[in-house]
Amino acid sequence: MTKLTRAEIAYRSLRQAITEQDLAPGTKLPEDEIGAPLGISRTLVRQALARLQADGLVETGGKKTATVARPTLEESKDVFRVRRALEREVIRIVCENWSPSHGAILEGHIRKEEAARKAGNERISVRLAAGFHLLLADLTENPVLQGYINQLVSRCSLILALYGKPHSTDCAVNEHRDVVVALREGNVEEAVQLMDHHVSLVESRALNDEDRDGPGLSDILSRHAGEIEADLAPDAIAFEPRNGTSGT
Amino acid sequence: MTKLTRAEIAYRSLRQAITEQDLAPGTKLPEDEIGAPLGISRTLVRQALARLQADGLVETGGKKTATVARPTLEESKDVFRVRRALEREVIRIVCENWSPSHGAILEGHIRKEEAARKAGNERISVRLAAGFHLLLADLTENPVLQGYINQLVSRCSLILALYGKPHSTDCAVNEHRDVVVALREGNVEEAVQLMDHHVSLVESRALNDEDRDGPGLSDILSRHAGEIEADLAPDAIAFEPRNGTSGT
DNA sequence: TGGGATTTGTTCGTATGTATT
DNA sequence: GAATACATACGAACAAATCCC
Repeated sequence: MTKLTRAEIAYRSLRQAITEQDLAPGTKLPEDEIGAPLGISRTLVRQALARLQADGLVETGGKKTATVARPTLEESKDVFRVRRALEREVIRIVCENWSPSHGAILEGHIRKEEAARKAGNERISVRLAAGFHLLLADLTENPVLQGYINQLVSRCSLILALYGKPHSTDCAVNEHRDVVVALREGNVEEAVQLMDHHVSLVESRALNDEDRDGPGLSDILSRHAGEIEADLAPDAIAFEPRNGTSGT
Repeated sequence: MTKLTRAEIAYRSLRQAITEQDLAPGTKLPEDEIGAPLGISRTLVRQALARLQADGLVETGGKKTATVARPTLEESKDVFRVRRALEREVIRIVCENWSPSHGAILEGHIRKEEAARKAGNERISVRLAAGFHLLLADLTENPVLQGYINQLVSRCSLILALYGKPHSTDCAVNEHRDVVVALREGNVEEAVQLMDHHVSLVESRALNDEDRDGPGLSDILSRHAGEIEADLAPDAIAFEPRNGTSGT
C-alpha cells in the first residue's frame, strides 16, 4: 500500500544503505545510478537526496554530484552532544510514564541484541543497537522527539562508519541492560546518568580509536592524497544495488 | 548573486510568512500561486514545500493541496518539551565557553527587544523574541544544535499563531534579561532553571488560553460528546467534558 | 450524486556548470 | 590549458486524482 512511495522507498533504501555502512562515506551518488535499480526517475531521487541532506546524511552542494556525507570531527562531537541531551530527556519521559510492559519490551530487545552478538552477526548487531534507542524513543510517545532521535542515531551510525571500528558495539549490550535495570527500579537520575555515560562511551569508541585506517579525517585525506598523487585516480565503485529491504 | 537560491528564497519567504503569522494555519498553499509572485516554477516551489514539511510547518499528505500546518495540542506540547530540553543544553554550552563579549551581545539584543515593545511594534517584538533564542544558539557554535533550535523556535511561533494571543510576548523581555543576568554571574544551574521556566511560561501563555476561537476539532468534538453523554446519563459524571488532561 | 475544472505527481528534454583527459 | 563528456538544475507537458458546483 504505497501510494506516494517510490520516493519514500528511495529515501529509506539510501538511508539504510548509509547507516548500515553499505555505502561508505564519500561515495558518489549520481541520480541516474540510484534511480535505475529502483526504476524511478531523477526527480524522485532528487527528493530523496534532499531529505537525506536535511538529515545530514549526504552532501549535495552546488551542482556537484551528491555524496555520502563525511562529517568532520567537530561536527561529530556536536552531533553527539545534542544526542546526549535528547537521550537524557527520553529517559526522563520514559520514567514518567513507566509501566512493567515497557520493561518486558526492552528486555526482549536486549535478548535479541545478545543473540545477534553471540551469533557474531555484525550487521544485525549494529542495527539492533540503534534499534534500542529508537525503541526507547517510541516509548516516550512523543513523535517530535522520536523524529530527532531517529535523525541523530542515523547520523551517529554514519559517524561510526567513518571513524569507528567494526567491533565497537561489543560491550554496548551491557550498557543497555544497565539502563533498563535503572529504569525498572524507577531510579530516574541514575538511568539518566547511565544513558549519558553510554552515549559518551559510544562517542569515545568512535572518535578515540586510533589503530584503524585513521583517527582524524585530515589523516585519512593526507594519506590518500599521497597515494593518489603517486598512483592513479581512485575510481569509486558505482554502488551496489544490494537487496536492502530485508527489515520490517 | 545566489547561485542555487531561488528555491532557498521561496523557502525562507514561506517560512517567514508562516512564523510571522502572515499565513494563518490551515491556509492552502497551491504550488502555482506560490510560484507566480516569485517567478519560479513548480519544481522549486515543491522543494521548498518539502523542506517546510520536514520542519513541521506545512502539511502535504497524499495529493491534497499543501496547507500551513495546524499542530494539535499534543503535538504542541511535544514540541515544547523537546525545545525545553534543547534550550537547557544551549544554556549549559554558553556557560561553558562564556566571554564578556557574549554578555554585551545579548544585552544589545535585549535593548532592541525593549525598544520594539515600547514602540508597540508587535511584529518586530515577536521576531526579536524568537531572535533571542536563535542568538543564544549561535553562541554555542554548535551548528547541529542551532539547526534544531531554529526548527523548534519556528514551530513554536506557528503554535503561538494558532493558539496564542497577540499580547503573549509582553513580559518575555524580563524573562530574557533574567537569563542573561544568571549567565553573567556564571550561575549555570540558575540560568538553566530560568530558561526552562521561561519556555514553560511561553507554553502556558500559548496553550492555556482557551477563550479564543478554539481551533482544535477534537476539543469541539469532545465537548459535544460530553454534552451528549451528560444528556443520556444525568447522574453519572462518567468523564470530564473539557480539559481532562490532568496528568502532571 | 455526478461532471468538470483545477491541481498535483511524474517524466522527459534542454541548458549550464563541473570534472576529466 | 582547452575541449570533451557527464551530471545536475530547471522547466514544460502529460496523466491521474481531488475538489467544487
